[in-house]
Amino acid sequence: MAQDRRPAGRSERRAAGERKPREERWAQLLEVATQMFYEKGYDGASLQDIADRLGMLKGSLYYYIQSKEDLLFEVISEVHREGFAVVSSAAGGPGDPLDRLERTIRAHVEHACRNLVPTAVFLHELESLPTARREEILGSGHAYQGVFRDLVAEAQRAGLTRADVDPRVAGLSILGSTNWVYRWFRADGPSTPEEIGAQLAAMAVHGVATADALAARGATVGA
Amino acid sequence: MAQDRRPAGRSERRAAGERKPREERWAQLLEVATQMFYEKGYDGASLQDIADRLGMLKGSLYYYIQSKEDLLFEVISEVHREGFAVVSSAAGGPGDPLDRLERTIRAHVEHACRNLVPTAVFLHELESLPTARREEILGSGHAYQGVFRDLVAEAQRAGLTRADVDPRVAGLSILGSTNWVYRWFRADGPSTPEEIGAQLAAMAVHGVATADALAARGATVGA
DNA sequence: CCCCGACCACCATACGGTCGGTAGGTGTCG
DNA sequence: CGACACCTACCGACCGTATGGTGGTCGGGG
Repeated sequence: MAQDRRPAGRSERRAAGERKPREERWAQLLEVATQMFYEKGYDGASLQDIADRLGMLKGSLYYYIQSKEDLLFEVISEVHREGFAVVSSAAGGPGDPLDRLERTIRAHVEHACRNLVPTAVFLHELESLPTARREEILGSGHAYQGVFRDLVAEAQRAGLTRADVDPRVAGLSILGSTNWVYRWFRADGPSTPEEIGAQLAAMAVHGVATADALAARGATVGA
Repeated sequence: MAQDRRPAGRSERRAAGERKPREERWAQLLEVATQMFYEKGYDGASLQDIADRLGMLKGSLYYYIQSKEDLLFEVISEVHREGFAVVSSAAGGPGDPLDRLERTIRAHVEHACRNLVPTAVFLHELESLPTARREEILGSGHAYQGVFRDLVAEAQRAGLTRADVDPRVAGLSILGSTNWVYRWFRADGPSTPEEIGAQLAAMAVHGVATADALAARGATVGA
């Protein structure tokens, strides 16, 4: 390849003391890879880029990974596990279905805002994985989507939502509005994650609930 | 390159009569490119792939285009123009702000469902364009987002929405739920584009409107 | 003294892009 | 009416470069 090295000089030996224990390096690698995939996309980010950022040579990466695809899998897998844990824990708590729906949306949005980069990589590059590994992550049930759909369905069985609401479409609508956040949220923007989460949750709840149900929870939720 | 040709044999002359006039070929090229970008992404789809599908050699593509990026630009530009026309036309018609919001969402969703592939390419690959050309398409005002935000804002000025609704966030929420559709809509699925459009529109309107405004339009909109 | 963590040289491949050519149709002019 | 020029649409060989991936090597800390 003749150009396996970093752009410029550096002909002297790598500075001593940069050797790090495996675990630490591995975490660093995941972090750097996530960032690179975010900036350039999976195809656009080369192992060279990642190695450069880590201060290693490209070949050395293969001490930690088997292939580039494995790296993506690892990154995405971790993001999904975390996010799903947050969401399903919020959905499982106490309260009536509308309360839980509201809380779950807030949790999801806040988590996405605070983990913008990994979230973006997850939503963008999931499809860069071959189908098999993709479904290994999602679980064949498309779990994320199921959480919201099930909450709406449960609310509907309790008579808390309008009759013409389709829980499946409603769930996907909520997922869409919350998963869109990573595209426009800026930490230095006019709204905090909490505010955005509260707004989106309120819109979703009002979007599906009956007038009665809304009136009943009027004491808890403003206006 | 030595391997510029299609995978297998085909050593005989190209079947006669495949020559097409410029305009027709250009349309075909845009269509094939859109499809390939959809299937493999911009980076993943090679000019070789596109040429193969057209029954040409890669080099011949340069009779029609200047660069691969130009091709993407053309594709995305066309999609955006169409979609934006649909949406802003719906938003501009008669009716009170909530009516127009509802109609606009329906139009947007139905258009997206009926143009799944181009829509997906637009939403996925917009960021594969360099910033300059991206903004040339979007117009620096992020027009799409503005349409929904403005409709909500107008409704709010007319006292039709809850006071705590932030038009900016509401607009982005609507954009998110509608732009998510391309990820799950299937023509052979359980819902038609019209049904989905109506559902999402109803959720959005209920999501922002006051109880009074909803009661007032009860005659027009079910439940 | 061993083996961890990394170096370095090296493939094969595939890509975007360039360029000189050429077959066939069309127009033109004697 | 025929021959000659010219344009359109495409061919096919080629270039430079970057990429993912491999394998052999080696210093130094436990």
